[in-house]
Amino acid sequence: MARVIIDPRSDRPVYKQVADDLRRRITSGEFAPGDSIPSEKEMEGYYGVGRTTARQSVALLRAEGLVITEHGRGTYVRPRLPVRRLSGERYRADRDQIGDGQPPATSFTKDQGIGWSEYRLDRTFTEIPATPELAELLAVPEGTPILERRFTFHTVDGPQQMSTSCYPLELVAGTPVADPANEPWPGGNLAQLATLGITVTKVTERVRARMPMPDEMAALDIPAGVPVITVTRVMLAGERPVEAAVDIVIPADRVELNYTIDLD
Amino acid sequence: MARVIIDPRSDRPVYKQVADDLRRRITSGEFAPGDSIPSEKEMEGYYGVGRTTARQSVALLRAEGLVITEHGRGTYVRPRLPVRRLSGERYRADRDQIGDGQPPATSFTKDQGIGWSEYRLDRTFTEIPATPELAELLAVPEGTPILERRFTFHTVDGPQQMSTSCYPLELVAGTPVADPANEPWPGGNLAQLATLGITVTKVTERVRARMPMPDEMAALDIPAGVPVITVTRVMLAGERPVEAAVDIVIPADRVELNYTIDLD
DNA sequence: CAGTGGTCTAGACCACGCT
DNA sequence: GCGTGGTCTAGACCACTGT
Repeated sequence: MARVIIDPRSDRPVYKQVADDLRRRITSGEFAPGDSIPSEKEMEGYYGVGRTTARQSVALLRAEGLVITEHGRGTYVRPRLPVRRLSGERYRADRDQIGDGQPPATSFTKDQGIGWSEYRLDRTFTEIPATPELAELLAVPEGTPILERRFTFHTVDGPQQMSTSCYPLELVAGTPVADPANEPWPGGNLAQLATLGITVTKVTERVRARMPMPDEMAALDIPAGVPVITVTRVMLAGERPVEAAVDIVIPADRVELNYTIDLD
Repeated sequence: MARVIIDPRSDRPVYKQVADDLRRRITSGEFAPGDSIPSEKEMEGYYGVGRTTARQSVALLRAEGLVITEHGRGTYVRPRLPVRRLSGERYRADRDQIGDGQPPATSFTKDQGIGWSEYRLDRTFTEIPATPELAELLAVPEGTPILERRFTFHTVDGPQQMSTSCYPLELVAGTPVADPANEPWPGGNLAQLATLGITVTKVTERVRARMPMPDEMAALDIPAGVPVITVTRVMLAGERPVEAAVDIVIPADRVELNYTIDLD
C-alpha cells in the first residue's frame, strides 16, 4: 500500500498532499505530456481518500495548467503545443516586402512559416464612435468615427488569435481597405496603409497577461489553466497614430513574443 | 424570490448558471473591485442551491481571476493593483546614465518611479556549469562555468519579481561584480558590465505567460487565477552574448511590458 | 456494457476573523 | 460567539467514450 505518503493528521490538507505527489510525478517525467494519470477511482484506493478529495486534487492541477480532463476518457498531462514565435521584427519584414512583387504573405502567415492557403480568417467590420481608450491611442477626440475590424485567425492547428484593429474612418472611408471582402489583405496592415499613401515608421506594443473570459475560452479552444497574452498595438506614421489594435488576444500555450532593443 | 434565474432542468449546469449571474453582476459594476460578494450561505438561499454547488461557482470565478476568497472573512471582487510599466526603453536610459555622476538608480527603481531606499533585494550567487539552455543563450559549450545570480525584488507594495541572471564566469571571476555584497549595483546590469569594459549594444527579450508554480505563488504572493509573465533576456556586446536572464517571473496582475519597434 | 469524469446533495467538523 | 470560508465523506445520478 502506497497510501503511506498521505498523512491525514498533517497541517497540509489531504487534497494538497495528493496534488503534491501527482505534481512531483508529472514534473519528474514519470507521467509525460499526453500520458493519462490515475483515474479518480484509482486515486481513492491508492491514496486512501474519498472521491471528492481526489477530484479536488485534480481541480488544483487543472488550475495550474498541468493536466486536462476529458469527459468519459480520463485525465492527461497537458500536451505541449507547437509554439508560434511572434517577433517584433516582423513589421520590418512586412515593410521591406511592400511593392516588391513577391507572393502575398502577411505577418501572420510568415510568423507561422505557413502558406497562404493554410489559414482562415473570420472578420466583422463595424463603424463605431471612438471610446475613451481608442481616442487616447489614436489621438483623436472621443466619438470620432472609427472603423472597427474584428478578426479571428485559424491555422490547421486550430484557432490562434483574436484581434480588434481600428482605423480612423476618415483615413479609409470609401477605399478598398474598408471592404471586408478584401481580407486577408496581401502584405498585412502595413501594405494596406501603404496603398493609402501612409508609411508607418513606428509600432508600439503593450503586453499583458490574464485568464481568458468564458467566450474567449470557447472561441480560441483554450483549456483550463492556460492564460492569454494580450497585446495593445499602435502603428504610427511620424507622430501620428494611424492604427490601433486594442485587444490582440493569444492563448499563452501556443505563442512566444520576441523583441529586440538596439542600444547603438 | 430571485431564484427564478436558475433553471435546474437546463443543459447548462447549475453552478455555471450561478457563476454566470455573479460574473454579470461583477462585470456590470454592481460589485466593484474590493467589494464582497454574497456569502456561500446567502447564495444557498438566493439561488436555491446546495453549498457545494455555491462553492463550485466561486471556484470557477476564482480560477478566472475575478474573485479572491479570504478565510473567515468572505469572498471579494479581486482588487486592481497598481500596474508597473516595464519598458524596453529602460535599457537605453540605463546606458545613457552610465558614468554621468547621477545618484544610483537601476532599471528596477526607475520603472517604479520610486527611490533607492524603497526597494529590497534578496540574492543568492552560485557557480554552476552551463545547462543546455544557458549554453545556447550564451553561445558557450555546455558545462562552461557560469555565475548564476537569483534575485527577488520587493517594493513597499510587496514582492514584484524573481529573476535568475547569468554571466559567463570568465567575464566576472575575481571582480566586484561577482560579490553579492555589491548588490544592488548602482545603474544595474549595464553599468556593471561597463565596469568590466563591456558595452552592451543589443538586448533581446522572449516573453511568455503561464500559471505560477506553487512556490512562485507563495514567494510572490500571487492570488489564484493570476498568471505570471516570464521573460528570457539576453544582453549582447556586438554579436557576443554577455548576460542571460533565463527566467524573469512577474505576476501578471501588476505589470505591463512596453516595446517600440522603429521602422525608419 | 463498463469505465471514466461531471454534477449535486446533505451533513459534519475545522480554522480563521471579527466583535 | 457567530459568521465566514476550508476540508472531507458517502452516495446518487448523469453524460460521455470506448468496446
